[in-house]
Amino acid sequence: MNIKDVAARAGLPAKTIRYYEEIGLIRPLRAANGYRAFRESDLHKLAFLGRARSLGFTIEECRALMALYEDQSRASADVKALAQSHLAQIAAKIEELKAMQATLTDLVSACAGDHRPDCPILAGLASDRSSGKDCCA
Amino acid sequence: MNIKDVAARAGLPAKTIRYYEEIGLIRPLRAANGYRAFRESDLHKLAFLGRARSLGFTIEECRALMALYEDQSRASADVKALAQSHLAQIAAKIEELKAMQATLTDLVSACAGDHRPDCPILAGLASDRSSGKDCCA
DNA sequence: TATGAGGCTTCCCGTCACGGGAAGGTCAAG
DNA sequence: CTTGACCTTCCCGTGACGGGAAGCCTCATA
Repeated sequence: MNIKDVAARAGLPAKTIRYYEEIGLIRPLRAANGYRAFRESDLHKLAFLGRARSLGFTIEECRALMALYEDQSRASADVKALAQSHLAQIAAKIEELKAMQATLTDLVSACAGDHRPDCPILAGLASDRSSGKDCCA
Repeated sequence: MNIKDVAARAGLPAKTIRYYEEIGLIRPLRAANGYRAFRESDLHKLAFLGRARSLGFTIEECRALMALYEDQSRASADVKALAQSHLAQIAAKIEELKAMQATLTDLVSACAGDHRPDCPILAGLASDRSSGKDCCA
């Protein structure tokens, strides 16, 4: 299988696949002409990586997940710990965004949004009322 | 005022302040010895920028906000539009994260997390059941 | 006056996960 | 034989800075 086929089947751009090889996440064979020759197992790994990435795991977390996946003697507790740590980060990010959302929604709702220059949004940004750095970790 | 003082007062790292000058967000004066000489107005702008950044506005959005802030003939509608567009992006990001959170929570709750190698999390990542790229925009 | 500690400056590389695009080799069809 | 679609490597760019080196400047103290 050449790269375009795996790309289509794994749902990943060819560039991404080359990058994953470069950083050692996959090790496809090489044909005589220098083309990458992907096995089914490579495709499988790429699909695994694509799904892990789409769940927000970083590349290094994906590397750890792959290692666990290939380690027949792994403990599921290790996987669960990794996933839970990632879940905590997702939750933290959501909270951060919600705080921004709340502050900004307040400012926006106070703004007439007409042709006049008076704007509570700019005033809020300029004078630090209930906005600003205390809202975010 | 030297850079360390503004940094402390604006709540921004000195590196960030130099960066903001480099990209033209602020234009502090220079003393005879080459040091940056910040006015109160520079400090004010930096505080404005810090608050806008903490609300998740990108640098370019901050640049636009600053321009509006300094434009006495602005229409508040322009500011409101910018803020609302940003709010929409925040909301989208939150939804994306929530989708990840839901999928991953399912997988985690299905995992025993003991010393055995059986792990629904890895199985889910490997076989695309209710996870994967269809969950996210 | 020397010296040492702490400012300040510029400059350059590293981050993270790729994307864009150039220059050039390869393959299958007409 | 040519054309066009592949494939390869290589290098630069992203966003918003952080780290650290090399080299001035300044002030206080011995």
